[in-house]
Amino acid sequence: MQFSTSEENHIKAIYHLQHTGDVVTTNEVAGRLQTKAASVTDMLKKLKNKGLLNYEPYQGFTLSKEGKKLALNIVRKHRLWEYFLVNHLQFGWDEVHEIAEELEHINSPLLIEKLDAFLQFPRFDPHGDPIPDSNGKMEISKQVNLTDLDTDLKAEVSAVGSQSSELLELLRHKKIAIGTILKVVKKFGFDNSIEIKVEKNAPFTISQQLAQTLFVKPL
Amino acid sequence: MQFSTSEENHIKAIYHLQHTGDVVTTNEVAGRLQTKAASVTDMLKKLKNKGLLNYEPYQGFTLSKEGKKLALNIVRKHRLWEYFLVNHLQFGWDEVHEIAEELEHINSPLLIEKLDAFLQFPRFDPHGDPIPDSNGKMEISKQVNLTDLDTDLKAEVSAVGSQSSELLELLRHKKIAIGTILKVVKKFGFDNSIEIKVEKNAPFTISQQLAQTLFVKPL
DNA sequence: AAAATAATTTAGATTTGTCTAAAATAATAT
DNA sequence: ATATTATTTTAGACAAATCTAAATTATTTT
Repeated sequence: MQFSTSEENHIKAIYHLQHTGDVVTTNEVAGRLQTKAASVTDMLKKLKNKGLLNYEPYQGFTLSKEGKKLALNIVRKHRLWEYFLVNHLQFGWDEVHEIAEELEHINSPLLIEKLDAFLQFPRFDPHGDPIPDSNGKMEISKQVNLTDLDTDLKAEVSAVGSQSSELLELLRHKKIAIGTILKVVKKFGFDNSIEIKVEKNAPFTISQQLAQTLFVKPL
Repeated sequence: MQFSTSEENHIKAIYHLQHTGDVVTTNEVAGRLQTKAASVTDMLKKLKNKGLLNYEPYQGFTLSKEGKKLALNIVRKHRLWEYFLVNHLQFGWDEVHEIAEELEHINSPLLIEKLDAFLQFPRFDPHGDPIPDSNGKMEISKQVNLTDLDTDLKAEVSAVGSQSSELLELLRHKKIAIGTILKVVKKFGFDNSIEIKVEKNAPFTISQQLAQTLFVKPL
């Protein structure tokens, strides 16, 4: 079955809202999509009819199995495109959301398969969020951007936001790789640089730009 | 100004129809877009109001300056995406049209600039059609695919449909490059291979796959 | 040049997605 | 437990994009 952009946006909003708090409410969706509660109700009825939603009036709602599958596919497309935009088109990771919001509605399973292969099956997008595979499966453990890691918390480097040769050279020089255990010693507000300590070595400082491309899993 | 997908599709159809025959008619557009003449008339009025069309009822119509600019931008996006799909995602050149029809409506000038740079500013798409630059300028001389070149007609190799290292290796080995003068000696229907003659050398045969990636300008 | 045919436009309807205002239901406070 | 407040749904309207059928204009034929 085929879905409109608006239907897809509602499904995606419900998916994200379901993650925090179990049952989703009309107002939550309206808030997220910058629309009115009445419009959401209209859409809920349609989505229920299409089998994407468990919905009884006034009772809140959740995605059905089919709805979840659709949501994961949209999320997959969104995150793959973000990965492409950042790692191949040289966008900053903070500039890609809007564009991915459009690209995620392009409807071609083959395109997404081939894009996934071209990108070499990345498992995390540039924000550190996991990318569902074609069956909707994805890594559970949420990684966080190094800039968001609390001070003194040990964490393991789990992904880098780009594959550029300049970045890889820098990481090699600093002896940072996937699997490296580190912690943040201090954050400097002036330039958002961060002092980190890798294993038992002496602490050193890295720039905001570098920290932003590193993702870690708190241990 | 922003335009709907439907508006853009009408503008693009009119652009293409204008190329053959000067003034465009309602029925032509309806035929091309698989819609009804009445629907086209409705759209014509809207496009005229937006300044994209020179249109008087019953008199046919043409694109205004603004309309032409918009059309060229859509064509540019379409062809850049086709180039990407064929040369980076390994699509066949005959599989990409539908997908590019969707991608061409993504609205982000920066995306297209960056895509263009990533592709290294290609001047022809995988079908041999010229790609307008950001000012709408493009090569005039239409190149043709080598598979479509008439026998015994001298032509100059003007573009290759892909930049893959395997292809470049093969071309180096066969001593074919941009600027090479050649002619088709014979076409073999069995496997669509083609016998060509490069300058004064002995003729040799190339596969259909290779011929399809080569574009030439008849001299 | 009048009649017949073809093309185009208009009028009015339909679908999708949205809205406002009012009604119905649920949650909260006293 | 009832009144008040908040949330959700319904009813009815609107804009965009399309359609069918009828009316209008242009073109072609004789």
